[in-house]
Amino acid sequence: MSANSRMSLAVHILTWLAYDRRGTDKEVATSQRIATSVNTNPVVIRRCLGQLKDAGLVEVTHGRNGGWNLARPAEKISLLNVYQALPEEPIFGMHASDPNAECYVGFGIQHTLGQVYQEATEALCRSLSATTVADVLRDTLAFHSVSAGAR
Amino acid sequence: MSANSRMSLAVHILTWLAYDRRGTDKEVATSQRIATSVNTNPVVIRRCLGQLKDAGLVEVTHGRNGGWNLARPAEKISLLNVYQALPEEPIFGMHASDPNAECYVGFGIQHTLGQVYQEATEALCRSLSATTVADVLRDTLAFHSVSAGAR
DNA sequence: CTAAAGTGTATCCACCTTAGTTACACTAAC
DNA sequence: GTTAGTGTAACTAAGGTGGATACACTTTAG
Repeated sequence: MSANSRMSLAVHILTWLAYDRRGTDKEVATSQRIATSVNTNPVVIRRCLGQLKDAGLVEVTHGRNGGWNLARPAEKISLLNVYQALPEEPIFGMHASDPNAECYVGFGIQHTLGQVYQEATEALCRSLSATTVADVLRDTLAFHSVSAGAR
Repeated sequence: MSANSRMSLAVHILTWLAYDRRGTDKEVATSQRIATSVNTNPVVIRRCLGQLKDAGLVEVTHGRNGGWNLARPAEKISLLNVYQALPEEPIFGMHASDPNAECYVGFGIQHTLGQVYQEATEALCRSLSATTVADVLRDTLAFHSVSAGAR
């Protein structure tokens, strides 16, 4: 149960939606159906989808025949969008207990670390922004073909 | 108690060592003294120092008057070295439960995600490699002066 | 109008990780 | 041989996580 699996969950859901919504007269995309692909509980899916909805990445319709859809084409949803849609959780956390402010190092180090961490996080974000949900879907389906061919 | 505060702890320790070891006829750098700056328990410090020692970033002497020292100048210890010295913990975890392999998306997505995550992590590492412990020490002490001056 | 099929959310549980702590064997200098 | 350190095992308390159940709310189908 690794800490930050939420990113994987969110990307999986969006990729699944992109795959499932390609046709028109399809079954409705419910949290139950998504849960089957992800192999988890529908509530877990809804919790995640709620965050993606707040970020404007997906849309929901309520009531009977209600369900989910991408708010815009998969080509226009980058993994950076997904990352930012999730509740902020710093890559590097600060000290569990605040350092001793009487110490020359302890006094200023959190400020310095904050700057370093911000730069590193920005580099990571730039990398994430280069990939879209459409890319993930394409590569995932391609991997499927390769594996099938290898058998 | 944020997840990955180990990086902050390790950098703090190395920075403290760099600061403390500048003179020659100083007091010995014990885990107890470091713990006072970090404001935690000496065992926590020793656990971390043990990993830094395994990575060749610090040296230890045992017995009476034993203690710690940087294994090489602070200018030659990058934050990437520190990051890699810590037990590997991926930035992004995979799904808590394996996806449904029967699903076209579920089958290949972990492979795709793995590639994306690796690229992003490499970008982060490149950023970390640009800063050294000596840089952190300099900026931290500078912050101290600025704050003092502002009072 | 009512039943059905969805979402939204609160609550609980089991599990895991973590920092912190105590205790103690081991090591080397004085 | 005493003293002052490290190395490490074991335990505790706290917090976060995914998962599960339950139920109120919403909308469509009939």
